[in-house]
Amino acid sequence: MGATRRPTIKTVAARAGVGRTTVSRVLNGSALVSDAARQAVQTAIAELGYVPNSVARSLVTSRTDSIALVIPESESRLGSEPYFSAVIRGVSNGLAGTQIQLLLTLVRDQREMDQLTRFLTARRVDGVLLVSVHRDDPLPGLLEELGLPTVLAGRRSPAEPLHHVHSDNIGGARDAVRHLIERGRGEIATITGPPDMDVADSRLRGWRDALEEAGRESGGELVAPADFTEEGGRSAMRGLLERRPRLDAVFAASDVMAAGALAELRRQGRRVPDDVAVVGFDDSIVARHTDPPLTTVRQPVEEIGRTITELLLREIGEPGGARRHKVLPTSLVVRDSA
Amino acid sequence: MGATRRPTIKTVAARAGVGRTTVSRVLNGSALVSDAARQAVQTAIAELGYVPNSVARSLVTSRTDSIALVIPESESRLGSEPYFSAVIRGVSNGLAGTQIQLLLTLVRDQREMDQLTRFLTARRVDGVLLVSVHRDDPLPGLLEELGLPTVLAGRRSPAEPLHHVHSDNIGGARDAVRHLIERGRGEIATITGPPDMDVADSRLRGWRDALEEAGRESGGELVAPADFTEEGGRSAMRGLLERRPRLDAVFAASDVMAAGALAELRRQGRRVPDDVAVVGFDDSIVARHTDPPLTTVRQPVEEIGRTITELLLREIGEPGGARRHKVLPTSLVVRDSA
DNA sequence: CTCGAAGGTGGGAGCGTTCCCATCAGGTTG
DNA sequence: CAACCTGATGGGAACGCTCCCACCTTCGAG
Repeated sequence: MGATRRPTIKTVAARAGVGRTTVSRVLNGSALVSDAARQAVQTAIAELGYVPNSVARSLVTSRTDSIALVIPESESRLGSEPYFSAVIRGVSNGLAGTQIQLLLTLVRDQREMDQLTRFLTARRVDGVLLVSVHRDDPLPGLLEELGLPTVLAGRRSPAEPLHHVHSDNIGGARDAVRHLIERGRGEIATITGPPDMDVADSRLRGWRDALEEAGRESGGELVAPADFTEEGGRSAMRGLLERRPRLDAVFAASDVMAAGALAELRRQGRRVPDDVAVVGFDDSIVARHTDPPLTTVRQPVEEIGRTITELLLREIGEPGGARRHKVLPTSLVVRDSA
Repeated sequence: MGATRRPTIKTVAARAGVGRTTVSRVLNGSALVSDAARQAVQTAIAELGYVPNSVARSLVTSRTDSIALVIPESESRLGSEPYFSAVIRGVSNGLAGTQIQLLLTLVRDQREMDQLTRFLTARRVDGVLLVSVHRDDPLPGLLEELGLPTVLAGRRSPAEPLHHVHSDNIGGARDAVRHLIERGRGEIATITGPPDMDVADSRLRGWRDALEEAGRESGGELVAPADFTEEGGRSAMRGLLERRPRLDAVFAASDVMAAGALAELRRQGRRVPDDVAVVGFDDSIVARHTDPPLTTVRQPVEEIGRTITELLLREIGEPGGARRHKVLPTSLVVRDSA
């Protein structure tokens, strides 16, 4: 009747004619095993097709060999935002060559947040990667309190105390706006992301820096807040055109918003780049397909994913190190919209 | 010294003045507990902030409360393909309300495949979702052998024996081509996906069906195989134009390939849709942003993700049921390219 | 009043590991 | 030659839970 149970360490020990401990030592690469014993054990493992039960191992070591990637985002973004896919790919790359598994946790509402809290409190993972953090996100604080190794992609504020990695948002935005200035644009507006995110702040800051260093206007009328969505970009553009009908350039803090802006400009009969130049941010796949193709700031999203993973693995390996912090360079990709 | 350990079921039992078993019963919602005992236990749990150790639970129940989503894909696709993000979102939706965790496994090479095999053999998950299966994928067979609950998004062939869900690829393609015929197009070519994938087959089949029912040519010269990438679409288009310079319509089996085709058409000075009409498949984000916006077949990718998850949960709940199989409807989204 | 069923309860065993010790052989030292 | 180290080994205990089974009530039926 009963299917033959999977072999355990005991089965292997019996077959190899050694004790459990010796098998365990071989499994974990301990040096205190004679060659003869090691051989016998390895043969037995191969013959039995033995695979260690990692749950049992976890119970005693209290390591799980898994990390969580937490994406606390309203549904609308993952999917429309290629950003997350790229991060995931990078994380997966960073994990290649380890035995560590990736848990993906999308947090959409308070219920899921509570569930995640319990999950993390129970230490079901060895570490956490946090993406797209908002200024008053409760999660980083919780993780700090739990003492669970954590690395952020992005930061809550410039004073972020946790390990984190982000791209040079200020520099990237500055380059974009300098480019517009060099091309002779006079009135350069910006469409920003949600004000409770540091990315949005930083890109706005870069816009402002570039304008100020050139002695240009960088007043509030030229700033239209949106929310990183296409529809947001569209209506921000509409607002800008109402307030400042003579503007001739826009820096949007994301490609998706830039795409929305392009749509609105077309609807109002403004030619891009002839009448209005547009620059985006991200160099996501949409940038290559807009009409006209979008000039944008490339950020190495996949590399961000890889880097946060590397930092996390290091922190898990030897906890309590100094705060690690990396800024990855951006680069301007010039296409036809500016 | 030592930080206070996390409370265990014993701690809770002691505090509530009951036995371990009673606490376990409350935790698992057993009916055989008096109200008084249940109260006491719940109070103790709340006061101690007790969270059950699911590793210990797994060890004894040999359930893991997690499933794996396996994406066996060369790097190039995830990220450029919004398809996977949408599936992930759907899966995550399907899991909402359960305690089940999602493990994401990207399989890029043989080493990662071996690792996954060991992982699955060790039954570290309760079930597996498999996406983007190829005709001679070894994984489905392995899973069948292991008796691990499995649901496929897509199928290896029309005779797929495992549970699976896919969209109506044949019908969708047929609708697309019918649309082109109705619009008066005469020579309708197609760019197909990799020939070892049933999706590609089915969409080709739909193209052929529609042409045949209209008594049109559906010969091999009008078929250009590609690989679901933009570059593939581009060079397939180039080949088609060489062989059949007078073609006036193309059905591409994915939006990304359609985007490549559009680029090549533009490069060669052909106007879309005036000279050549183009229809894609997927209705992914790129479709809205191509120049001109792409007429395409919408498939409910997120719903596919949700549905495979639901089927998997059902199979995990009561294994060994009849083969479950669902076909989800597609719909034509008419934009400007056709 | 006795008996059995049924509800409520708790202790022991076991899940498959790792880790701490105790043990033991075989040398080396004074 | 006794005392001691050093490398190799294995058994017991523990990790925190669930499940089996035995027990102890209580209550209704005969």
